Amino acid sequence: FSTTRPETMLGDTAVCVHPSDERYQHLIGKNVRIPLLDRDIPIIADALLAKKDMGTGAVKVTPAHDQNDYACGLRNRLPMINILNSDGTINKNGGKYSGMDCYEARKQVVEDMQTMGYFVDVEERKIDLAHSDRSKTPIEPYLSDQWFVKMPELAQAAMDAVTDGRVKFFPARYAKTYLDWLGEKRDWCVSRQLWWGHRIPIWYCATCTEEELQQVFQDQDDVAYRLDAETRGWLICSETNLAEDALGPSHKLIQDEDVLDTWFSSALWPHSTLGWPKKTDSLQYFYPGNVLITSRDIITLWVARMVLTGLYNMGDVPFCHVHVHPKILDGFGQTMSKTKGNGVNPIDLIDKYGADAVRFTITSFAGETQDVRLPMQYECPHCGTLISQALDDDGELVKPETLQGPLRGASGKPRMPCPQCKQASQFSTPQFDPDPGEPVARMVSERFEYGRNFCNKLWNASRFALLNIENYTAAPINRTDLMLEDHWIFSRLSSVAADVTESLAKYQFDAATRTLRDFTWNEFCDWYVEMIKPRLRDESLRSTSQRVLVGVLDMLLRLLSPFVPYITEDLWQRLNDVASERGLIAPRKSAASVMIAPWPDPPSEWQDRSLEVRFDRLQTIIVAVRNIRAVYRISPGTTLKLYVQCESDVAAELQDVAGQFDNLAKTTLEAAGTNVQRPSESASFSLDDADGFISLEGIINREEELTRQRKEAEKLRGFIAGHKKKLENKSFVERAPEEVVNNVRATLAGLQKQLESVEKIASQLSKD
RNA sequence: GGGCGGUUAACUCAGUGGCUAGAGUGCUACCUUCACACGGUAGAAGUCACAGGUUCGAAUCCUGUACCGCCCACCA
Repeated sequence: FSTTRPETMLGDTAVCVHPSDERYQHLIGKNVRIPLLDRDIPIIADALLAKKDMGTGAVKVTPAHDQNDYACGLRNRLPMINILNSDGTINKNGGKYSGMDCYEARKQVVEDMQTMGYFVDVEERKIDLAHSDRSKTPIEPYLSDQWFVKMPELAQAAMDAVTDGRVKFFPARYAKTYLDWLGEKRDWCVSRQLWWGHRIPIWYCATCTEEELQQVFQDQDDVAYRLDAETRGWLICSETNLAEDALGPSHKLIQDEDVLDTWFSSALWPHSTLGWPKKTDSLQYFYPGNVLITSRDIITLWVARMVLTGLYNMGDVPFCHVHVHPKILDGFGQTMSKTKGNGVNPIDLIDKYGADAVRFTITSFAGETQDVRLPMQYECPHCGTLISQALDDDGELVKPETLQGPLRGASGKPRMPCPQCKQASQFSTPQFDPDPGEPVARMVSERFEYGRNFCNKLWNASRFALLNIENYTAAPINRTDLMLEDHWIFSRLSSVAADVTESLAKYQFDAATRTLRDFTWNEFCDWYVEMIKPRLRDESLRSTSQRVLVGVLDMLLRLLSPFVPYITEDLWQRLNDVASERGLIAPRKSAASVMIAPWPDPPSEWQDRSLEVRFDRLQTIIVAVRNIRAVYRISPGTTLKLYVQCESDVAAELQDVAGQFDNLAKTTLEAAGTNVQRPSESASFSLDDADGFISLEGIINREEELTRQRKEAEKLRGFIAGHKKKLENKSFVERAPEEVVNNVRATLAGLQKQLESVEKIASQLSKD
């Protein structure tokens, strides 16, 4: 036979062949002798272990040192000889090898076999070998006594809790991981041979008698005892010290030296931290919890076990929801870990970007599927240069101190060199704390600028609001005093609050974060705040506008509070100082802290689709005018003149908001209506229900404008062709839902109208 | 070997069968205008990994392939 662990021959108790292997059939039942020990062992047949086409087809069986061999040993009632001590040396069963390290013995066995003439050949072979994560040494299995928890009933109860919905996973697919794993119902090995942890609650007593134990423990349901099969006498399972106290000093009790699997202890966390087994008020109030938030690799190790111990000890699940979040990987897609040294120090990030900025950014990562890559850099404390992390040829992260060769400080702690300023500094690492007073290269990542910039924006927009509400007075808001932008922000606020609430209920933190960022920045700041500036400067319009602004900001702060708690709390206090009574529906005394303010639930009737469409048109026109200004490089100080050709209802709507053209695009709306003519020498833009002209007398570059219009026409023709093709497709018109077909028709009509305008404008332009 | 994800702009990610596929960062041009340059305005940038299929219609659903990540099992 062949083996990669020759020393295990010392513990062999059989040689195994396949029952149908013709080469060896005649040998089954005979014995062979292990030459190293002169021990005879049988040749057995076992179809599950031996494979005819592997090597010689004969395999040695070491039941005490290999899992497959162990199973084979059980099947064939083989003796099991443990040849190892717990420190990896050969024990007394190893004969003359006893006392040697197993790797030493491995060499010696090969040598001895050669001397005796039984050695055939050595052959290179690649095998997967399990290594200890901590010591990086190969794992040598050996037979030992361990404590197990019997799982079938416990596992079934925990499975039932998920299948009947008492515990729900978000995202739901992770229920499969949980159920598949518990479904195996493997007994749980709970003992560990470590020096720390909960001691196993088992005591041994060599001097006790059964009568004594019976008498002492007859009323104790939670104490069990039995005669130990080995030589340690009675074995008593009880709460800590209970047995010792009850039996008194006449007996010497020895506690089992093993400790519990760390996950066994952790599994008790939801109830034991609340005082269990005492029936405390906390336990009563907080158990079961609402939600457990964790990483997917913890589902089997911890989540499943918390559910099963909770059900066993408390008779109820420990939590109703399990939210599984994505993992944050390093910039190279590898899991962050302390040993790899590719982790992130959150304190560095908080120092640099702020606590709210870090929280907001991380929240934006928390989607349902995609793990997040987070490329990190070191920031040189001397010159601010950002030093990117890199991988070496083996794919290992380059250690910072080796960027240009090792640099060590007075304390012996490594430093890293800066490639820019060449100065060295200690750096942030989980391996050691930097020396006090030493400049430290922090770990930073530009991705957190997302959160930092947002916090800055929120702060400044709120500062603007606070500066403009100094003479605020509380009063109900009169709906008839509201302008288009007010109705619009009400409508948007209602949709946004509903969206955020829904996303949070599904634990879709990334979606909630995006919705709030987009609303705050692109709608509230970019449009709403800009649009109300003139009103805030106008004595007669100021008060209503202030009340709406205060009400909107109030609601926004409440929505943002879970995402950026520090900034919103600070702003909330400032808002309370100037406007303690506020509200979009009716003014009310506001909560003392945003943390306890009610979650916003604005009426859904505020949502007004047609109003939002009108607002979109206004935005589109303003962007088109700004675009013309940019294309013609007209300075921001120059006032432009806008003429809009459109139906009278559209014209009326535009006249209503005429002030905004001046406010947002430094443009006067000169005329709007059906009879508006294109002024000569003007740049223009087309919407589906309006054409706009900016008079550019003396400035216009006819060729450039003509090119611009032709490009626009070309784009429109492309879209039109696409839409036409769809409608010409008979099956599309017949089979697609009516609404979809109608939408395409409507869009096509609009595009065609736009194209007509563009073509007309182009022809007029060439005649100017 | 089994399972679960992923592959969309230079980077990091959204996109839950039907708008011209989006955002942030970065990039280009202009602007220090009385909340904000950690900013504003405008703009450029995509063979939606690949190959088939289903469908009137696919980034989206199905099958397969390649690569990446994780969990579990196995390993003379």
